[in-house]
Amino acid sequence: MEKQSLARGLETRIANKHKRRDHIVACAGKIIAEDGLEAFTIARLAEQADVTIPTVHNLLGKRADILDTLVDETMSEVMAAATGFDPSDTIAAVEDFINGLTSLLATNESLYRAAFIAGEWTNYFEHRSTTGIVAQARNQARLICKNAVAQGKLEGRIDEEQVATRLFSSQRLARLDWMHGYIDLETYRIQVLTGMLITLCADAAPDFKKELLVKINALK
Amino acid sequence: MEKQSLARGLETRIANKHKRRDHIVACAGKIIAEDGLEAFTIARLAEQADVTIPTVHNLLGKRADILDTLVDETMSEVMAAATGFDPSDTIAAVEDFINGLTSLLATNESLYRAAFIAGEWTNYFEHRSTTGIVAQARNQARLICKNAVAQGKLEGRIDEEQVATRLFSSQRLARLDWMHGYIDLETYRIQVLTGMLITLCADAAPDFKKELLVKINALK
DNA sequence: TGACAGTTTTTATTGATAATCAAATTTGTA
DNA sequence: TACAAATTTGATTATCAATAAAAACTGTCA
Repeated sequence: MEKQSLARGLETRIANKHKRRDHIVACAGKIIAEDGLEAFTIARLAEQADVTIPTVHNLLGKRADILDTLVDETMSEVMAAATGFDPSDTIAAVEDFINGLTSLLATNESLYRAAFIAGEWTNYFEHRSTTGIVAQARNQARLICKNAVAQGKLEGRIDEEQVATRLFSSQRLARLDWMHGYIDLETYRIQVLTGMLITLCADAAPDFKKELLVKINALK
Repeated sequence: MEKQSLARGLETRIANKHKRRDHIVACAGKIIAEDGLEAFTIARLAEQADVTIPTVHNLLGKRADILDTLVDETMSEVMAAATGFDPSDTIAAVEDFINGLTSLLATNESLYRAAFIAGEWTNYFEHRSTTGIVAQARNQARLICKNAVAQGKLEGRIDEEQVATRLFSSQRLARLDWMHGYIDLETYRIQVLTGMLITLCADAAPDFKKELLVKINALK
């Protein structure tokens, strides 16, 4: 179907518009990463992106919308990076999960930190939500538990759902510490791993527990 | 020793000043508790406290200082409420800790929520990480672990410090969820308790583990 | 290439907000 | 009641988000 160019040059315009928009979003991430959410003012963003304040609003809406955009875009990447492991090998699954995640974060640590900070601010991670990154992470934790129970690695003396929740929590808490700058990315990785492995210990069958303990004590 | 009233009426003035100051701080807590941190503007605070804006600043400094004051005062209460348990009876210690805490929070839930929200905002829990409430909570967790190891309740196959960290974390994460309004106070209590007991399970000797499992499964 | 239709940017402005200063007021005492 | 000092306040400044309407620009087609 040939474009009749009803609206002359509309397609090119839209493409350009997206480019400018993306540039501004990238600048937003840069500012927050460098100087925190407090420093993220529309005036500063406009200056950094080399446009005027109304342009920022025209392309991206209000301040909160800009943060939403930044968070949304970044979190889809994060979500993609934290999938694809094989849940049947429990320990490997946990390791692959956190390694995949930290590898991505390492590619642009300050941008991802910025996005997480903004996400906390906009309540993006409100954990009751049934879609998005939180639900995905929870489901992954559940899947790992279910597999482990089925294989007799976990004894099932503690409710599977409870164990999954703690698994999920390990990741969440360490991420907050990294986000706040209390710990670096490698420490984050170790803490998540340690937290998850210790959680699994709580309900592990003897043989599996031995395996876990070896891993845990190797991490120190 | 008689006051010579070198500065005429100074003592009375200072006492009154404190009263007015306290009144304004109380109003600040009320506003945040009722309508959140966003609603907490100096203008609104001045109106609520029935003084003018400069008076607020004169008595309490800038906006951030007011939040600091509110958080400081509230956290000393919280700190006091979360002490005084006997660390030698591990399960009872954990229960007493969280029960003491939630009892206090229940007396004025929205005020305490406000203070925690403000505390997160001002980074209170980062700045006081080596003194104050965070350090206290960590030390209490350590103490409980140390006692449990000494009594053979924990086997010591996992580093004591690691277990203490997870114990502390359980409390922290659930508190964030309560603070955000995702869960109510009773759920918070249950989650902290569950989290701590599961953590202990990870390194528990068989007999102690049985005890823990009974408690955990009774909590659902 | 030049005109133009529609989009985009910008100048100018509004309304909130935090914060401060100097002047006026109030306070507690003798 | 008068006074000295502390306190409060009216007036003002600066910063920030957000918007409307005018000006400038962009990409296409004749």
